[in-house]
Amino acid sequence: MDTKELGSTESAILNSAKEIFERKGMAAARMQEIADEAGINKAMLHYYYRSKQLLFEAVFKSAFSMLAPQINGIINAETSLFEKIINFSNNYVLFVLKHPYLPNFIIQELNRNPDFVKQIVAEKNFPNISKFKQQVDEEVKKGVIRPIKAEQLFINIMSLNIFPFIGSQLLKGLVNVNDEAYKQLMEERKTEIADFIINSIKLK
Amino acid sequence: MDTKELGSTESAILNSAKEIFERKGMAAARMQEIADEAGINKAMLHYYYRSKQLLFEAVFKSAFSMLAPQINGIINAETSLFEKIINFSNNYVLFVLKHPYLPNFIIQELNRNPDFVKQIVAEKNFPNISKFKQQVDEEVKKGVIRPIKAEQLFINIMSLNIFPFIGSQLLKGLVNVNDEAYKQLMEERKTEIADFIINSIKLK
DNA sequence: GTCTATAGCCAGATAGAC
DNA sequence: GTCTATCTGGCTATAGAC
Repeated sequence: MDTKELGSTESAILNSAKEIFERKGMAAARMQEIADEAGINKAMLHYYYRSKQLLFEAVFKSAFSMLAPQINGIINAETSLFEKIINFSNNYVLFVLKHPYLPNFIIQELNRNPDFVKQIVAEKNFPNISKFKQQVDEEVKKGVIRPIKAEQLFINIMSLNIFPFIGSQLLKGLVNVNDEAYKQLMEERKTEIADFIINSIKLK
Repeated sequence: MDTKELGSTESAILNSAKEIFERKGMAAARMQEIADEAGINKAMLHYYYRSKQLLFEAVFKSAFSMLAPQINGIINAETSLFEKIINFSNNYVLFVLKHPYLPNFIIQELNRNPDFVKQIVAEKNFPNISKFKQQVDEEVKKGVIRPIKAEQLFINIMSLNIFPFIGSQLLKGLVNVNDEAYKQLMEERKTEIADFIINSIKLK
């Protein structure tokens, strides 16, 4: 856990804050609800984090630090391109089952505050696709995959993995399935996504 | 325009409300800001729409009624499967350039209030993929495309089209490009997406 | 460190003049 | 229909006892 250095009250606050902020977003989250969830008094939130804004920032950084390794996994691993695609698609589904609201939270708050991106990009451990790009370009040159821009392939991989969770309510309505059937579709995607991508780019 | 039956004040309110709600979401939107944007007094918002909640619902329904035809276009057109994919991917980019915040707004508010979905699915004109599904199944049987579940293909199409706009801030950071270069990537996707999908499913 | 009580502000909603 | 002024409630934040 990334909260292991904090006292029990402080980590209870951070955990509750994560839950509420990720589910409701900064604007709709209530300090009172976070306090209730943590089973402590509202004043304690201010004692440890001074303000809602600072608590939010702590939560955001913590959330981003959980997502970043997932993305770095695909980009910087010492594996073949196809293996990266297979592993990422397989692992991402498992990750989201554990943290269902996390990716949406990050995307929302980045959209609401684009300047955030610049701060975060500058930080250590921010994922960078340059290595992935190099690998894609090589595979194209070798004739293993058809010509495609690494940026577009990367965007496709992210889209196919992330969107089905973020847009789950919309997609459930459109595909007209209940929660259980939708969950089953997501389960299938652990392999479906990689198949779909590799079928598209692999030269026979 | 879907506001053509409204008086000029009422339509000014609805247009401003759309802009503010879509950009900030229900929780962060301010009635005062909507009034300012419309160039009228805050009291008028309540005169015409009674409450923030009712104004929000009017905006949401209006927004959804703009998105639904875009989706119906791919599903119910009398064209071949490949043509549907090509047209949708091409048109969707143009649609989002006109309404940049709309898809994200709909997805967010559906997530915050899942019961909304049930109400909306029940309404007239709610897109339904049964025809698309039938078409996919036929093409699989005829050997035009490889075996794939229509639901998964549909989710893939939606993901590849919608996510790059919703996740634009995150993707800009990860791909490490500025606004101008990212816009260029989106421009390329008008054809890139359909190529990517058709390459994946078409049997040679 | 943890609580209760409350200050202070801000936003949604309404009253009432015109 | 449109405005100004104001009420009311809720939320962040702090003061102060323990």
